[in-house]
Amino acid sequence: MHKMNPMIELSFAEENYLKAIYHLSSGGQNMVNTNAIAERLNTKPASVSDMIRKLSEKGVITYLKYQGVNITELGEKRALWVIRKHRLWEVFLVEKLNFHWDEVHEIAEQLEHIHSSLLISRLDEFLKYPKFDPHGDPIPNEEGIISSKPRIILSELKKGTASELVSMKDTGAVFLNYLDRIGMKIGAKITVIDTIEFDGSLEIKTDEDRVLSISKQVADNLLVIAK
Amino acid sequence: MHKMNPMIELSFAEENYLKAIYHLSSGGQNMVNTNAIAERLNTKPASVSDMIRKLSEKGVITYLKYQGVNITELGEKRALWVIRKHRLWEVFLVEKLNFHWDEVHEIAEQLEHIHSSLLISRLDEFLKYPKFDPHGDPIPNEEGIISSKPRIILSELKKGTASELVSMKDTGAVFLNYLDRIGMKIGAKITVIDTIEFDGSLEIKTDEDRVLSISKQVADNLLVIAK
DNA sequence: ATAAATTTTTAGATTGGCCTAAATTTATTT
DNA sequence: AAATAAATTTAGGCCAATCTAAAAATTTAT
Ligand SMILES: [Mn+2]
Ligand SMILES: [Mn+2]
Ligand SMILES: [Mn+2]
Ligand SMILES: [Mn+2]
Repeated sequence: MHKMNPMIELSFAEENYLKAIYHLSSGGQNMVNTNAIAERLNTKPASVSDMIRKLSEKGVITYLKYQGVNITELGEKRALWVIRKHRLWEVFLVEKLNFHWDEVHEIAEQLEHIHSSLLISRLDEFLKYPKFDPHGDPIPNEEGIISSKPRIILSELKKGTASELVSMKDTGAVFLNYLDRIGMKIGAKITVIDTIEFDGSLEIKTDEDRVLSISKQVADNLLVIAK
Repeated sequence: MHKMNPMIELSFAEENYLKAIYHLSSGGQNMVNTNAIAERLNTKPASVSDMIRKLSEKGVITYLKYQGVNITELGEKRALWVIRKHRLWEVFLVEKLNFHWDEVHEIAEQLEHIHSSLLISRLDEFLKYPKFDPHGDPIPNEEGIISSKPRIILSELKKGTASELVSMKDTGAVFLNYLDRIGMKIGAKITVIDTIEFDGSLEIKTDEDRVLSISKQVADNLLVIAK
């Protein structure tokens, strides 16, 4: 059955602030400062000050003047709801409409604000309940719970441990093209064979026991889940 | 290949006004008056006066004070583009996400404002280039051309002419439930056998030579295309 | 043709979301 | 512990989209 969702009214702008604050606080852990929010949203610190006053009145964040912002339970729930919608739409665009993973973000930024929880549960069903979006980021469930193992950057993976590629930090076209070229894609199995002291580059073994060498810079942008 | 679409910037509100004006003018034919727009959009005439000034400055409508509004070529094109998006999304919701036709309008009202012509051409392809939306309304093509035969109300169909049910005027749940009950749905073949003078009711023959009688009120709400 | 009713526009206010410039608070140097 | 720098808030303003109340134009009725 479908769940009633007595959501607080938030504008597009407010939802975007909340999402930015959620991400900047690494999921509600650290405090977030005004300038960081302004930079992330391409606005001015003065606008942020205005908005965080409003958001704290609505109970989705708390803040002490000059001390920074913390997201509340309610706010985190809402941020995760928006993130869920964003990522499900991204899956739809890639899986059903044949978009490439580097083309979907802007459209998902719009679609994430469509209001209808029934729509999203139907979309989730249609997509067969995906756990990750096309960039490897986990999709929160209806309760806003992310039930996937933590992702780590490949350069921090212990030598010899098998892992699966789930996400990239750099999602620019240049990097993604390079990955395409070396045949590296989401879901690839990766084991680190050796680490080269000199430049931090890695020797890795991938899917069909293919061995290749990647630079530290590349390894720093690949997110894996240890198996 | 994908077509460049150098669209004028319009807000959600402006797009909704334009769509209302298009519909109220029956596709750009008659002039539209301020009060009608206000009523349709649940706003006040004063707000409409403001907005039509702005829209005429943007070149999507023309108007003379106190005389009413006419939509321009540019405005009609844009209205049809929004209508195209609305109806394609409605098809998606019904065909792919298993919504019922009477549940999709509100969601499509939101989705119709998503900006991306690539998204819409991909969606169109995914849906196999549908010609009608779930309510039987025709879907304009990328150029804004509606290439389907005119729809007429069943009570105006000549006796003996075969037709196909393509749309309902009343899309309320009560009426749609009634149609479900008498087994009448989009695509049904209908021929008028006889018209009863007394109350305007019709004897009609439907798909498998089933004969039934419907009131004038029902016939006035069924839109058909003569074959 | 005047009066009355209706429609439409203008005037003035409000709210949301943004801005710049200036003031204030906190953090970092010296 | 001052002085300086950086971050943050406040003050004041702008634009979009709405509203109510009042004025003006048009239409309809007498
Ligand atoms: Mn994204
Ligand atoms: Mn993503
Ligand atoms: Mn609709
Ligand atoms: Mn429709």
